[in-house]
Amino acid sequence: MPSAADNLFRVLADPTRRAIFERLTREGDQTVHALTERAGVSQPMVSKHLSALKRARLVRNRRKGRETHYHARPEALAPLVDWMRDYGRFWNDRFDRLEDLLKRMDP
Amino acid sequence: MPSAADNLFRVLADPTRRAIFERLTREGDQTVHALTERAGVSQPMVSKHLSALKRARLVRNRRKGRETHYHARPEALAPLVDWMRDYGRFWNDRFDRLEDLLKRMDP
DNA sequence: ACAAACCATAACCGAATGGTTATGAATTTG
DNA sequence: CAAATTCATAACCATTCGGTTATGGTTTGT
Repeated sequence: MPSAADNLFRVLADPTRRAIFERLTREGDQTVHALTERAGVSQPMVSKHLSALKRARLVRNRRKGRETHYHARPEALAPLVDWMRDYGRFWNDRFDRLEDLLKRMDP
Repeated sequence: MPSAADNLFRVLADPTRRAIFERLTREGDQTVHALTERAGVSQPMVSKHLSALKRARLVRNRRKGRETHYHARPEALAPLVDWMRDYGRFWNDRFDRLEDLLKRMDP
């Protein structure tokens, strides 16, 4: 029973792949071509990384003619946020206070 | 220039290794022997995983006679928390509201 | 129609990585 | 002292994984 966080940690572990996701998150929709220009790796490798991100639901694509546009789906990070809450709360007072506040204002 | 989150993502990507960290976080101090009993892998492998966690500052150890006690250092997760804030805020209203509240009450 | 652009897939390669067993060092215990 | 316990390290193996080049399928442009 692989936890939901498993795939996310694994997929985001690679710097190149994570950089692609970060860029899609910050800059929005991008074609494979545009991503390749600044990825530092070949176009096939960019496609592979995008496939991995797609399997983890971290990105989505729509084809537009001959080009494929990818965009980030940061909601897919939810399991990681949960994990951070579970294991971050053991030390971070800020986290604790946030959790309390959250419960009080959003029951 | 590898980001601070790089090592953490990489180290936590392996399920066995992450499980060890989770257990140390939830259950506190543990010897290698105790960890091995429920790790599902051999004792040398547990030691290796602990070494990796130690390099990432996620655990610390103190020797007590012939046994080595390890304990979690969840503060080392801080760079991951920051990363989640940077890329989680793009979707999670709860996160945004919490961040705002935090700033207002903790200037 | 033809050439060029965009992308995905296949085939392949070397390095990194998770796993094992074997061994040795240090400490307790009988 | 001898035997057993605890742990780390070494040597080794199989697999995974990030990377490449080569290729082919669509779609656009001339």
